[in-house]
Amino acid sequence: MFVSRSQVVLHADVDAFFASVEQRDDPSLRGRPVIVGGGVVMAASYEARRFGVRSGMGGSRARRLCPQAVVVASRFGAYVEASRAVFAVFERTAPVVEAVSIEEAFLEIGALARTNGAAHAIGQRLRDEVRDEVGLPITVGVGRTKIVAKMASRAAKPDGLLVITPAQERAFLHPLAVEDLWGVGPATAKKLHARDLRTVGQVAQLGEAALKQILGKAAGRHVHALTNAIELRPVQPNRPPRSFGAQRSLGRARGAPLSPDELDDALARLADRVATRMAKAGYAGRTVVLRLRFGDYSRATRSHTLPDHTIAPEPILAAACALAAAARPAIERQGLTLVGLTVINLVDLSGGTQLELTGVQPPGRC
DNA sequence: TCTGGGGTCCTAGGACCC
DNA sequence: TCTGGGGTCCTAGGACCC
Repeated sequence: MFVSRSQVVLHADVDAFFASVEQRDDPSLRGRPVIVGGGVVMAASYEARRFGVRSGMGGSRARRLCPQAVVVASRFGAYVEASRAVFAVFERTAPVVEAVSIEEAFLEIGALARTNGAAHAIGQRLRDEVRDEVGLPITVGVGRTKIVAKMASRAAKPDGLLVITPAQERAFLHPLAVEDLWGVGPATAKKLHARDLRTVGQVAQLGEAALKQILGKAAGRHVHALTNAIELRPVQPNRPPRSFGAQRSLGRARGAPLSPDELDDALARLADRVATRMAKAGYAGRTVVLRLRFGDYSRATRSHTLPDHTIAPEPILAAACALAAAARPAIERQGLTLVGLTVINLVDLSGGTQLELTGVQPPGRC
């Protein structure tokens, strides 16, 4: 039974979001394996996942695994619109909603769900409303903390509902493999495996101090909290963005090396995209980060902090060009496969912040 | 798993200041 | 001239998420 006045968390996650929107909008796709995105799989319907297709996978590999799949181009506008409709349901279901991504959120329902039955009913109603009003399948997990709710929805996918009561927490979490935990990736799993720690239960036995020894201060604290279902960051409304970025992959590593002109061209487009999105959202930024990925998949970042915040593409581009020029030897040596531009150190312009925005220079290139 | 595009948070060293 | 401890900013890299 959930205790009154305590947090109760609902995690809601649209199933195979992009693919489900495509199936909703084109009835001929329903019940069939659908892959969104040709070059790289951006989403795969559950019918396609049955053949081993996963998002992030190369398109050729995906088509080999599932030749009968229908491959459709992504329609980002449609996904944004669907997301708005889904979040409208979230917002009227719970007083506090924390978005995790375009298709997924935590909802704090502690004030409404004092009993297991009430928690279950809220989850079911949310599922029904999203299906009826938006036409999309959604899975809901409910628990005392975010990690429990998240793992519950994962276990209930697709199109399911699972409530884990506090009394069930241990039995639910402890048998899981540690790498299946949300927040434990390959690097952390490797360190734990090296000490023969394989399940959540085994890691939960360890004290926080021992975990900090193994993983470092923050990661140790984090994993200790995850495995013991301790809430470090309760559900909270979303905070302002911390960065705006854009990137472009440049195709095959061993293809013709990128000419300085082509790189300049790519940077100009990226600077423009980032500046436009920042301006639209009402933010100015001060630190420009250039991201590079080389032919051997090694990566590098170079950053430069401008004297003032800016919202214009020109100073962003100028900084990026200078950073790229300095990185030129490495680029020529190793070949470039990806270039990205991220602007951090943001200030919110809508909050009445008065800025002297710098950088009105002739537009264009490096 | 041979890698798309968008993010968040943490760490650690050096510069610089008091 | 040598020196301590503490704080903030900047830069670079790493881990993780959808």
